[in-house]
Amino acid sequence: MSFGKGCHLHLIDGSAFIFRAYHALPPLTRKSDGLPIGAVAGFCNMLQRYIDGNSTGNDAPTHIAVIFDKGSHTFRNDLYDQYKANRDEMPEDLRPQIPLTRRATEAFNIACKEIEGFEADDIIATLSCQAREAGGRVTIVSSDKDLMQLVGDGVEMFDAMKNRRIDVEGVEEKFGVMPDKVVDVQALAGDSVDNVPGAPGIGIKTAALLINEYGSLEDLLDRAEEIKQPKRRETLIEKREQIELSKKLVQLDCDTPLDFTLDDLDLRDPDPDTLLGFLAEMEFRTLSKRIAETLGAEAPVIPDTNPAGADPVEEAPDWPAIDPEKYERVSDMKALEAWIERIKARGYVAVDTETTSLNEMQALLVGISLSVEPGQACYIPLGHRDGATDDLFNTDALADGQLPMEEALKALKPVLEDDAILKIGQNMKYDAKIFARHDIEVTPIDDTMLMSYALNSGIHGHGMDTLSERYLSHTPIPIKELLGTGKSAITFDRVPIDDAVKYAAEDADITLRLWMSFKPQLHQEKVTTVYETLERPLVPVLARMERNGIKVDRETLSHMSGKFAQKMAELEEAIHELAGRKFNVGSPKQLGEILFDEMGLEGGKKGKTGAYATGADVLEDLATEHDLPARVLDWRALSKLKSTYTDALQDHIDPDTGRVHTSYVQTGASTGRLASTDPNLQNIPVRSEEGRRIREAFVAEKGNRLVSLDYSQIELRILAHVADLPAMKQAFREGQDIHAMTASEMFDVPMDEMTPDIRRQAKAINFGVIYGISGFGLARNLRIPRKDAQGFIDRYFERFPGIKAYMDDTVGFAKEHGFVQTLFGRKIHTPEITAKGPRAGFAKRAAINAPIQGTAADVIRRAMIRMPEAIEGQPAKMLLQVHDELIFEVSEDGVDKLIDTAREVMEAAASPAVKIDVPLVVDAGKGDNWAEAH
DNA sequence: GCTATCACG
DNA sequence: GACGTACGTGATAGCC
Repeated sequence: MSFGKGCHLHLIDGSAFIFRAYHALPPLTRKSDGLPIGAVAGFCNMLQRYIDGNSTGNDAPTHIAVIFDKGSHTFRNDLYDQYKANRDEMPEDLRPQIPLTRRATEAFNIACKEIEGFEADDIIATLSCQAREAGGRVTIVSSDKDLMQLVGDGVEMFDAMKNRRIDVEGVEEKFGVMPDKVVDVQALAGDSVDNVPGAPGIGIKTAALLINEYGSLEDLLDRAEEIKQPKRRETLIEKREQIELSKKLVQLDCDTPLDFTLDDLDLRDPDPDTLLGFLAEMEFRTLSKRIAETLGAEAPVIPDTNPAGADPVEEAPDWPAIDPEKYERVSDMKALEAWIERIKARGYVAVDTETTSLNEMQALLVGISLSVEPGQACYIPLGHRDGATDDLFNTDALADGQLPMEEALKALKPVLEDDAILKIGQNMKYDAKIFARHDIEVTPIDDTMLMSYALNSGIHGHGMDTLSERYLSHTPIPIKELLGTGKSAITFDRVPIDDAVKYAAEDADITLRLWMSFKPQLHQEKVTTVYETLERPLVPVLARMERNGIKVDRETLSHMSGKFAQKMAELEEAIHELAGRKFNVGSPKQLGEILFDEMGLEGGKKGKTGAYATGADVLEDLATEHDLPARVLDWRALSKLKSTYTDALQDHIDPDTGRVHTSYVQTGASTGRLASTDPNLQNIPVRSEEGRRIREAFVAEKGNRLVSLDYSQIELRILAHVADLPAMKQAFREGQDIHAMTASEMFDVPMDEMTPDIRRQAKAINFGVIYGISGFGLARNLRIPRKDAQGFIDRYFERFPGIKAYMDDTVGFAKEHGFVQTLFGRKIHTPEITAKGPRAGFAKRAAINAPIQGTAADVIRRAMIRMPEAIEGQPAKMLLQVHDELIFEVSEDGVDKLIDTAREVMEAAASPAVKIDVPLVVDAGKGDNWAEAH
């Protein structure tokens, strides 16, 4: 087909595809000989998906090509020898895969183009220009900002990562100028990734401002004398040559000599033999099956060869496709016995439970799925109800064809409790709690969610859907398809059994595959110890704590709610009076309009959404002059306490136990901290007097006491250790007031002359350091001029020289490795560390904070894991964890002993794995309720 | 479903 | 004066 009007050329940036594929997949190898082929597999998958996803519709291609770079030396290197000089070497196992991706492209019968000495970007530019001149449209599949200069007049980009088209507006959003001026902005801003120098001190924002003002880079440079800001003016005059060179480097070449024409890029169907032949050669079983299906051809038979010499650990997964139609329904004892035999023979089994609720305390067991081999899974329906939910005849009868639950569980119990059989689950804590309610203690266990967390914390989430998409390239059946959403949603016991089999067994199948993929990776990534000592053993401990729950007194809460409501009503009336009219005090939007439009107060700032900011800091500033914002602050404080705590907490009291059972999310925080949900019991108020009284509602059973033990200054102690701060370590060893010591050191005030205000400032700085301090942040926190804050920080660095070194080293480590580590070896990945712009600052501070927060999290995890054995036999139960605090419920005559034991476990928790140069100190409290105990 | 706000360590 | 900024979370209410 001759290219012309009505044609649509898609140009895929091949290198971008390869790198994305490489980083998204585990290091797969070809089974027969160990050749690395992960990137090729991902590349083929992405290519196939792109073609499939775009075969119809307005944007369907008539012409398509994948464009690659060729040769490392281009005309840009002649212009500037440092161009792209700081690029990292290509990973060893990726290099041999590059030619294979060319072959893959050809096998798909897609034009595969590269020209020696030219970057893919230039070829793409040339083709785009030609296509545009011929009157056709172009879609460039890439997210590379260097290509944005090409957008316009029928040329658009498609960011496959974000699944988003980028048109002229998209470019303008990114660069602040029209596409034809993008090179001018880039020439000024430079690019550290490609090593384009640009104008020092000028970023995209300023560059766009200048170009928009002066029209073009050339005019700007010619009229640089007119610029008011002296520094900027000098830079532009002095660095003119460097800026002009930068423009040449970023300007794409539309005249690349091509040895082919647009007509050569026409869309062609693949030849089934060639394509399937290639896929068979690569030994892509799943992919060749899928493609064979779409081509209507027979899938090639791929021999399962693994000759001696090939490394068995590096095997490419040789798995059948995930096919929900093939799962088995277990309806009688004979079938169940057969599965039990298979499990015993195998030694491990993936298990998943289906229930009526996400709340494990209330959930009723509906069915169990099992898998022992990829592709082989079953579902045992146990509690499915007959028929759909019908307004008139809502039958509660059990559906036919199900084993009696008691009988099935009796048969499964020995397997689930067998020390010789590993039970594999995704979020096993949930299933373990369900089984625990049927008097089955599931052990030993492995958990794919926790493995993913140990391997990839900070990179992605760890839910089954995420993991399946990412590591198995498979989208599981969405639960919504079975249950529906919103008010009309049904519970799992109402799902037709045939549908349930597909969904439930698929989950077990996926879990098993993930386990097989993650298990060897733990070792390769050196996080086996983290998984084995900090993740896996915590599961039963948390399950126990959640089942214990804490007693909450409804009367206390309800009484407080009433009081709060009364005060809020009074405040509301006063606020309306002051405002001159009624409005919803709880609406930030309406409040902003009242304050800044109607009352005309100063300091109204609109955020990015166009609404006025009315946060506490803003209202506090206004409160010095006016009554209304002060009242609103009071109202908000009460509203928060009432809605989030005194009201909502009552709804969480379990009707059976009279207690509140939170859920801990072990993979919730990237640093290793736990998260508490439904309800969150880690943010019960304590800082304000009124709020603290809510803790009075958390009580001990009659004859018992609540005991709270918390680590004193654990993060600062860890900082003193990791940053090697002799003065601070000494102070901790001597049991000194650490903030006062810091203040004395910094402000040259003797300890006996310390004032609360100086100490307060030092305290803020100490915390700031843990958070990756910045002058801006400290200034805002202390409400002092930024310059003063910076002065404090400089002085702090001077007096505690280890700090600066720690911060720099940590950021350097993160940049080099892509992660930071706790003292116990937990990895926290920091993918954003290479980002440019404001995100770089975030990433740096997070990287500085993570080892400190994470080490503290590891320490308390170790204490919690050891606690059950340490307190065994004592009349005590561990109930809650609040990051550096553990709360127990203890029989009143066992309180002192429990405190002794628990303190000892907590203070010694780091050893013997890690020797911390500073003692860990634990404070204890006791009382009838949490307010007293804390 | 997103944003603003605010509770905790 | 490049950018926007303390780190890590979860729940609620308002609003589109």
